[in-house]
Amino acid sequence: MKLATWNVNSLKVRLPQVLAWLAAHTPDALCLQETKTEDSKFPLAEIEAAGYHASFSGQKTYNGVAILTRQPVTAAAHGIPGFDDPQKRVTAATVNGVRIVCAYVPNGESVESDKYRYKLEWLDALTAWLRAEMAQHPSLALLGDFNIAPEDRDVHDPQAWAGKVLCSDAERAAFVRLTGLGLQDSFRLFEQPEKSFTWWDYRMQAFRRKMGLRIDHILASAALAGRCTSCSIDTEPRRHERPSDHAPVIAEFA
DNA sequence: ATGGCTTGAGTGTCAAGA
Repeated sequence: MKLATWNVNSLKVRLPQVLAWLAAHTPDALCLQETKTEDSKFPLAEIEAAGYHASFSGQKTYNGVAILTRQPVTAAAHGIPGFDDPQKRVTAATVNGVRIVCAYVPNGESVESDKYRYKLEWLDALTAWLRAEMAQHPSLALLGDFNIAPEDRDVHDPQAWAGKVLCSDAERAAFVRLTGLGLQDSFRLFEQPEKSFTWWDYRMQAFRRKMGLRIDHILASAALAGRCTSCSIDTEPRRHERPSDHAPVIAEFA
């Protein structure tokens, strides 16, 4: 079973790249973030023509998440129960016996921002909900754009980023609370190249200069992590014309 | 150096991303 996540930064702009990527990699599930598309305008026909089902929760301009699957899903649900939030950042569905949770964690803007406080509250709500979700679903994967670089090795210049949003102690502690639920960072189950990142700023030729962060993750519950045979970042789409600023992450399970 | 790109909205130019 192959699971993947990709922040596409507009599904409308990136749809040709997403369809090509599905054809090339044939994941069982691909989680998308920043679709920036309201549900009535979701490109369902094109995705179905590519042989995929879609479960999605979007809005105009900002945010928006989707799960594309080869098989039909069950128990599709949107949002964090009990956490009233107009921002469409979570969708979940069960496929092939695995509970898939697709998340677009708030960016936070800066540690001084109200958006940063919202980010930490949002992460608390996500963690509390996932504790319950994991009790119901032993095989669970949390995939998405976490907007957190968990460790210094996930940052091109740890000194420059020290204490800044995406790298602050409080955000990293929130990530540790998530893994503390029993979710393992699939990427770190394996030996990985140095300077492995999933996001590079569009500006200053950051990708070419390897100035990135690893902020997109695939976390797997113990039952699922035990079946994980690989996890990698596909930097190929980042080289395309009109790329997303994020690269897809892929994990395979026996 | 608060710049540097990209997208969406909407048609001039700003918010938001990370």
